[in-house]
Amino acid sequence: MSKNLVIVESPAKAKTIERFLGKDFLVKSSFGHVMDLSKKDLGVDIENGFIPEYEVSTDKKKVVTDLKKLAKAAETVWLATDEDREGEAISWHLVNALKLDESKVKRIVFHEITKTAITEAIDHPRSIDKNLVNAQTARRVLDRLVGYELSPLLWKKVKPALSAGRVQSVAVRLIVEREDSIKNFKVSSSYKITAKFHIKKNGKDGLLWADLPSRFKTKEEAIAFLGNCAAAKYTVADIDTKPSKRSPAPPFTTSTLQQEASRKLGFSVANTMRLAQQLYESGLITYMRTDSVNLSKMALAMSRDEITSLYGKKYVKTRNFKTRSKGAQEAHEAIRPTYINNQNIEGDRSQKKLYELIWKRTIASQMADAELEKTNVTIDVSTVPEKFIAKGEVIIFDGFLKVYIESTDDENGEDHEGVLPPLSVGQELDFESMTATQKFTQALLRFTEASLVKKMEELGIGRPSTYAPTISTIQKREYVEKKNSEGFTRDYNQIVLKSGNITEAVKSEKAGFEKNKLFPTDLGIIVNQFLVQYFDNILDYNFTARVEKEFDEIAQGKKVWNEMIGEFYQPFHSRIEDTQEKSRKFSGEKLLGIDPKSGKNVFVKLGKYGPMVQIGDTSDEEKPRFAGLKKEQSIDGISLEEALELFSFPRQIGSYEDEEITVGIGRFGPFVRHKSAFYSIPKDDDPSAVTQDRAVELIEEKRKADREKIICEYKENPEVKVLKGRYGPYISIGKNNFKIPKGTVPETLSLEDCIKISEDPKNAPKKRFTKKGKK
DNA sequence: CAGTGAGCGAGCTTCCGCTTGACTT
Repeated sequence: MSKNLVIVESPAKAKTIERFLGKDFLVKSSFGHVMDLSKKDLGVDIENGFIPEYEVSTDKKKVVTDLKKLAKAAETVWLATDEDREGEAISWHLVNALKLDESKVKRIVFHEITKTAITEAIDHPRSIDKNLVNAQTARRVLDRLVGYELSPLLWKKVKPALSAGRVQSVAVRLIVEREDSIKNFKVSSSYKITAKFHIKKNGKDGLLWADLPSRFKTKEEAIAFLGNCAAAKYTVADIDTKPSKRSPAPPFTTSTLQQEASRKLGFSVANTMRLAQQLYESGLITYMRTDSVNLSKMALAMSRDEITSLYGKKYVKTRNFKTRSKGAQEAHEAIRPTYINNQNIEGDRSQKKLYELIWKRTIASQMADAELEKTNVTIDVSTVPEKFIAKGEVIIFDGFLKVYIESTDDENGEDHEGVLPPLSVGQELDFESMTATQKFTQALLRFTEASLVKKMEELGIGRPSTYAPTISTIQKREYVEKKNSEGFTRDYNQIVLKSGNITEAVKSEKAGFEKNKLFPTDLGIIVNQFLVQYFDNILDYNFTARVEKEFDEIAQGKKVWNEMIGEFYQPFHSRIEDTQEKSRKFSGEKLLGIDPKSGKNVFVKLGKYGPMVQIGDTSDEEKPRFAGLKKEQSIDGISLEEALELFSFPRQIGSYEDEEITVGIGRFGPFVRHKSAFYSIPKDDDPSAVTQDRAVELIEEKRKADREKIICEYKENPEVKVLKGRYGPYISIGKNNFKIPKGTVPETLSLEDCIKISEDPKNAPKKRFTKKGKK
């Protein structure tokens, strides 16, 4: 048995460290937190100073019993969890869960996984920092109180099974408000003037582009300006050349990796993290959940060597980057290749691409600045006071640009910056044409998953380990959905001056197309409206930053953690109770207008089964009429006409095989009903335009599909069938379905085989609402 | 699975941050 037991958080880390420490040390991992607040109820004793009720998490029972055994046998237990608030708490929880004798416990920390760093740490152990643990307790208790008191309020006032929390609710708010700002954006336009000149470039005919720095508000002004230029001479008045520099971006953190993988490779945040985890577990990259831009000394030395051997010494420039993000805890290194001399790796396509991205970013961060030369050429027009400017940029020394260029979120790039032809002051230019183009102002872009992470990081909400899960939570709760904005086409004016003539044209362009963007749903909008109205303090973008400051004070021993929680909780809880009593059910009800037929009010709101329209007040003697919205409609955007149209369902549209056909709109979208059977109407069909012929088509299509579904039928028992389903063949008996055991050919099944399979308990149909082994 | 939307009531849902697998309907 080993004399020394070292406990870290991650098993992959444990494996590496064990190699450095030799046979007297056994290195194991805790797999993250081992204790958490009781799941059943609040888990916090409000009456007695907010004492947390911690217990070993169900999925960590085995880890804890295993570690307990090993700890008992060891002389010294080294707690080597991360050096931050959460890591300190994990160590403290280990002491409690493993019932460790504090005299044989040593707390150590290291920021990089190298032999020197680890032996250094072993030489300088300390004890557990209780202040830091208290700060974590405060964080944990606050999040529990907020989440577990706000969520039930939503269940009562809006809809069951909803959720709210310090992080997710602010993330939703960002998306809702971005959508608002896009909806309320007032487009304006102006005219941009560009002139083109004939020029010789390297002996060949070429063009020189120059822009007018200011724009004209109206078409008339633009036309007038072009008219004034018709007979002008153009002369180079000034050439101004300035050297400039560009520096590389710091190495990747979780957030910047997610952003670049999204922009450059089109990966979702979850996908990026899954791939990074695989690379980490194969020992190819360092830890992927980090907020640090720091590289170890060893990494710096490796990249120096690599850059020198690939590009030469003058491309090397070692840098130490400082973190800019709020609340960074920097327990790890930046994300980098473990071995920087490995430019490529074995793996699948996506793994290779992500690795390559990490490699390039790391290498570039330690390379020389790029040296540029920027030139502004001022061009005089003989007939007007305005001057044109031609811009050029030349790379003198490429430096880090050789390997990596960081991308940006907005793709506005129609500038003509590049190499300018040789020009001299006083030179007269050969005019080709001048164009005035109508340009429109643009609303903010919607968030992508990755740009939302960027914003969250700026606000200091969420942590590297929670960015991806938070984004999936707000989508799972249906507050937000990821989709494309189709955009629209619009006309713009273009006026051209060429050979002394002015011509006008109307052209059209596509605008507003956005792919894979986050849109708020009706539910998200309503829940946000409710929370902002009653809990503006928690939904405040600075709430986290403020409490973080207090957590820091707790960590420094300047503040008592449960006093801080008490100060927060008293007013918060009374707001909860007030809202509970005073506010009515919150449905986001909106008055759309008056129904011309009945003269009654028409409302749109969120009902029990989703968005709906209501004609008449609930308090009226006559009951109101209701109709659900179509899937593509929203509370936010529906018009009175569209709302009234929904009341034309269900309606008869003809008959077939001597039975009526009706069209209706149900919970699962529009449908055709015939002989008590239902046929769903595809998304691109307008239900109000479905005719008898189209309905018959749909009925026949479905019948044909059903016929093809049947693999085996049995005359002796028509209840039993072998069918082809979405997930492959299965046996259907009455209302129950059974899967077919592996290795059986469905076509060969006899009635007896089917019965036998159905009676096997291991094929029994699953209950619909089973909870999977919850963590 | 598809005629609901009021109200009753049982029993359920929920937070954030650390970590990795288990599973397919």
